[in-house]
Amino acid sequence: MAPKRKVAVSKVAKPKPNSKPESKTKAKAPKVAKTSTNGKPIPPPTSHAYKYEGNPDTGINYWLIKSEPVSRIDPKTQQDVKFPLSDLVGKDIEETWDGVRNYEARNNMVVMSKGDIALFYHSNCDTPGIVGEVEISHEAHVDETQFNTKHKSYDSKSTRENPKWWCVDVKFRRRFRRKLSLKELQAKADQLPEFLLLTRGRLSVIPVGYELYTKLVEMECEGDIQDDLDCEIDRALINVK
DNA sequence: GCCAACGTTGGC
DNA sequence: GCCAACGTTGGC
Repeated sequence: MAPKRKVAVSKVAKPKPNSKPESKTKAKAPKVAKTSTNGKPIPPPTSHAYKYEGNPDTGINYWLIKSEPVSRIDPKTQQDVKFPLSDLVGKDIEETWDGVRNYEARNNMVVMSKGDIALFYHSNCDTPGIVGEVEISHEAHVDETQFNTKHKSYDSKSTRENPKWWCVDVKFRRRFRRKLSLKELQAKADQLPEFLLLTRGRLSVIPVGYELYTKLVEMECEGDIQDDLDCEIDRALINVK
């Protein structure tokens, strides 16, 4: 396979922690959503994901995304937000990861490539932790929910010509042998440098370097196979097909 | 259910 | 551009 482009945008200055993507520190970056020659809006540029290097041999970049595996009714929409990893299993489903309304998380999605891998994290449950992996099956495209007045993620300030929000599609890749709980990850934090899950608790789309990813998979393989991952997923789905 | 952390909004 | 008020996330 030909090496894919690196996530790194080498000349991009390190953004301030709270900086918006439109920050003036990135003089060369394209402005948000100018319309390209083919009429499609261009996604905004991005994030400090450049710090996190992918696999140098395959060009694959690694990420972590969060989802809630337990039923919770969103008070605004009365909709259940529940989305366990098991919802992606077995039907060759692609799920559009839309509704993300945080600039840094969006910026991370914008630099994802098809074929990248994202760890799947269960949050807001008894034992939060990493339970599996999904693959990015479609690179960033405009998040339609921002135009839907009935959707909880509707954004009145966004326009078709100048969309603010972008999303990727994901599909199931594998379940972990066991859950890597947040507690365990915190306890082993010294082995997991630069892991934003531990330092930026509220960021829902997180870049993960290849080295870090490798360490996490090593940790996963240390323990026995576990059934309780906050959802039912067949043990046979541990390995990549 | 509580609340700390932190991102966003809007008045000035 | 500052910063107080507000809203949301997510661990506990």
